[in-house]
Amino acid sequence: MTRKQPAAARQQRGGAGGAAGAGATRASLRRGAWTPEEDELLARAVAREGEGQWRTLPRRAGLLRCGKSCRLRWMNYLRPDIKRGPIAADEEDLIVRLHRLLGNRWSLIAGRLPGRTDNEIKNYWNSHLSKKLIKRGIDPRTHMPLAAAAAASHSHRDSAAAAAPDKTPPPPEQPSSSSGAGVGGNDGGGSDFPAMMGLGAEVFEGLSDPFCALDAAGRGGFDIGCPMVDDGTFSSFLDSLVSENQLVDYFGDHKDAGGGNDQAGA
DNA sequence: AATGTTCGCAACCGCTTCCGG
DNA sequence: GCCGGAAGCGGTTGCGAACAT
Repeated sequence: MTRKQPAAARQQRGGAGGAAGAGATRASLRRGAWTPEEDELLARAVAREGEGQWRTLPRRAGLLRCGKSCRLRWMNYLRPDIKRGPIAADEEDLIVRLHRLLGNRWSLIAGRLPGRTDNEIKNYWNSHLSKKLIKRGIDPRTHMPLAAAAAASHSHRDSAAAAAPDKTPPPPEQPSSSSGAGVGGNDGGGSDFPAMMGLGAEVFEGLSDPFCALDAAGRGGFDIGCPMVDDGTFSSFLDSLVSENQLVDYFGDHKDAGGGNDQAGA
């Protein structure tokens, strides 16, 4: 963390010219790094009026930012309950467990980690945990052993190739089509659940239909005609899962490796 | 010491979902 | 039931710091 300079010191990202296009309104909006003054204005506005109404909030706050940018800044940086500092070993374990269950549903995962933001977890996953899993021979997308994952991918390719020898289809285990894709997008149920692929049925013991349960925590529902599970149920479900001692497969030794949090050094 | 490369993270972008009219 | 605006989400980008050569 010492590497990071204060946000305010960061240079403007998109650059003045970046806002090209659109109308004058858009062009006049500031982009890039937030200054302490802007942070202050935003924090005061949210304290005064509460969260929400992001579209109009910047104007009322006297900010030349789009509402989206304000929301993001508040959610990821200014919120008072945000926990600073390195991800602890237990948090790391939890992230891996939840990712195994939920895939790249960062907001859902973040919801189980008080004080952590989806952006933070996403970044941490991409820069630390995925590499860590790979180093341990585990495919971070499917949570399967890399060899098995490769084999599965290969066999998929083979069969696909048989059908269409000219083309190399995208790896089926890649979850993210793009954006919030698939979560509620009832079309992508299977491919959107990389976690499920490597997920043993034992994980869902006690749940009549894990797909329904999982998705209830998300947004929509899989179009497989199952009743929704309320958030409380899902919550307890996750609690029970994350308390299991399943992570030996992943970080069985890292906890012993002193402090466990190698991200400090990473 | 200078230069190149890698890493970490804040912010942006595009898409989907939700919700009210 | 349809439509449009707002909010939310996940992927990607770009910058600066740290590290390696």
